[in-house]
Amino acid sequence: MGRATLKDVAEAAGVHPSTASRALNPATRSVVSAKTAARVLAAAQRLEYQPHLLARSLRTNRTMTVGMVIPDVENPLFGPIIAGVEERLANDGFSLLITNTQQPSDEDVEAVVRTLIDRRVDGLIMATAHRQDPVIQELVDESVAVVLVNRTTEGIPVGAVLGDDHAGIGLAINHLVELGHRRIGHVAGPATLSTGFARRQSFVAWMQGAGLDPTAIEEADWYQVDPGYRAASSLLDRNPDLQAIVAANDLIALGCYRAAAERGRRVGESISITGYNDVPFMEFVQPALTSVRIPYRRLGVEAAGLLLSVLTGPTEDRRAVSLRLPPTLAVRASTSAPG
Amino acid sequence: MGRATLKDVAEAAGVHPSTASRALNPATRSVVSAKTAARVLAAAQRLEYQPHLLARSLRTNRTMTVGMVIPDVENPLFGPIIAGVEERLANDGFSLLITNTQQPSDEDVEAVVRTLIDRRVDGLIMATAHRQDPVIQELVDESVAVVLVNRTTEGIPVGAVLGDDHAGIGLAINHLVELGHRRIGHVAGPATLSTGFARRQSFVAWMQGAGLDPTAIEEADWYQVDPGYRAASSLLDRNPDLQAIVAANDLIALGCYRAAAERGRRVGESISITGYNDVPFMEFVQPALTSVRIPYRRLGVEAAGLLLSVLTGPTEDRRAVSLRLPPTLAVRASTSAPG
DNA sequence: GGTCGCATGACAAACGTTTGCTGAGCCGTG
DNA sequence: CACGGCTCAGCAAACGTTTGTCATGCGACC
Repeated sequence: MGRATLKDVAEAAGVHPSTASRALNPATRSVVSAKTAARVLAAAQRLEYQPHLLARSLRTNRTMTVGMVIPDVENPLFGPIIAGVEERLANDGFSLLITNTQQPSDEDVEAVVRTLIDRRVDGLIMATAHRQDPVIQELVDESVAVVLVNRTTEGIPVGAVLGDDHAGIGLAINHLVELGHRRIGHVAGPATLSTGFARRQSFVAWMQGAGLDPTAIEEADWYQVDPGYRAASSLLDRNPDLQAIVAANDLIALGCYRAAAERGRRVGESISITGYNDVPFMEFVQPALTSVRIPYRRLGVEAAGLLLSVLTGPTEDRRAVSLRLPPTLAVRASTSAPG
Repeated sequence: MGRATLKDVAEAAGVHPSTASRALNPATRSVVSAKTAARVLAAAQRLEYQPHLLARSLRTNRTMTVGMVIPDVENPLFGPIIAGVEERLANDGFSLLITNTQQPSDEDVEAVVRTLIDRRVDGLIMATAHRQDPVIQELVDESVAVVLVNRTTEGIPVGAVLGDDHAGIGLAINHLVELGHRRIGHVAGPATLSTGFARRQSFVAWMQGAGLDPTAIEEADWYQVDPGYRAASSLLDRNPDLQAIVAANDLIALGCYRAAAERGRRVGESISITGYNDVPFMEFVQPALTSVRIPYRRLGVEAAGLLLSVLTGPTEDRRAVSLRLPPTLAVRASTSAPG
């Protein structure tokens, strides 16, 4: 293992450790003669020298590590995001410290953020944002480098990389309208999350834009099947003549399936349903779910890139840049022209 | 933030830094008088002292960090495992450094392992094991603390926490036999992975134990839908009278669905199919998939626990303990009594 | 009352880097 | 020939801890 130390290399090359350090660092190599540099490099190679990153970090105050906070690793959504972040970071020599928090309360998030900061991460990528989020406010106040991903928060100048919810809902509604639907409802996600809130607002906007009645809305209190089922049930009971439902995410859509089935509506035939996110396996559910697909991996890549630009870029160019990536629509069997 | 240093605390309490250090560390606190200890603790609290973990690690040679190597974060399998590992580690004050490797070759794994070791992780949890795995061999040779999870390797004394594949396949076969099936086939996973290999062996063993012909086997070269589809196709073509298929994992099972449908067999009616892993959404596919459920979260918890016991336990009690956790069977609509 | 021992806390070294400063040597120029 | 400047490399401090060793002072025992 990396047992050889810088001092060893220096001795082997017959120079002072500081000289070895400069020779090894490409940025400072020019200050050392080509001959000694070569000698040091050779020695380092021969001894299989690996710098002690902790010692370096202690000295330089940079750990080349970023922390990521995930609200729920088990949600398949985050796999691709993590993969994207990881890939982009690795590319710049950074590592990723991931922490999960089941059903995170603000205190939980606060706690894991503390452990990350204690570990001296250079920056933070947060996937846990709420529309009102004191933890993120605090981070920004303490001016730690932070970028949000997938969800955002309100009234705080902070970078974020998101899916374009407005465009996404537009895709779903336009698709349904083109199929000939007019009476379209919405099962919204939690209004405390930027995604739930934005998708709902966009639903209303697009419906009005199409000259349709946007009032058939019910909110699921969580992005899960059961809450989706309950919300869809009351939505359908209040609006029995609904031709289609735009669900705020795929799990909610599956809840809609059940509610529809219970009421004798055949999904994809006598009622159309769209999902959101297009998580894996949605092509295998019955009927296959038409869903708005978000480029999650790219979300991760861009979020990492944004953070890196803050970290390595010119100081205080920390404008709160936000990126919205365009979704696409995966059309499947759950949507069809109205009978 | 944690700007106060130990020296600051010491000064505030009117003692030497070393005394402050001992007072702050519960293990050494006894060596300091109760009065000074109290004074130091108060000062620390007042200054919001947070120890500099890097400095500590540099001195103590322990980072309280473990690294985890995942072959593919996007596979929903690993979510629960990661969550379990994280939970158990956090419980002991450890953090988790996760690295992903898309379709890992040995070199890729080697590379990410290097970055983890460079970051001085105290131990490693590997989910990437192959039956023949030079990387793991190397780690063991260099006596770094490592525990395998989900998959294992052969001929290397190393701890591992696995699902009990033999029991799992037994559950599937017994279920099918009890339903009345006799002509049962197997679509195996890659023989280079311990899971693929073990499940196949267990299939043969259980079939023979039940007095049935165990020769209808085809191997999918990867745990994915398409390879599963191809293998199932040729399996069904070679054995048109098969009544049931035991698939080596859920994705392969979905491939079997397609192959069966193409041949006019209705899954859950004229042919029964079982999956393995019971990843999310298998209850929503059509027909809902009967699948062997593995306690993945517990796999993670136990793996972390095993590693921790190696790390904090008595030195050189590093017997290569292996744990096999018992699966259960989620019976759904894809299996039924033969026509 | 003297010596021993123990409890307490200070001192300093060490972990492995990076980096500002200093100084030696050399070459060229006036 | 002297001096200025430039290139190169060494010295030492610093990052914030932990911990072995040592000095001090006190009480207790004989």
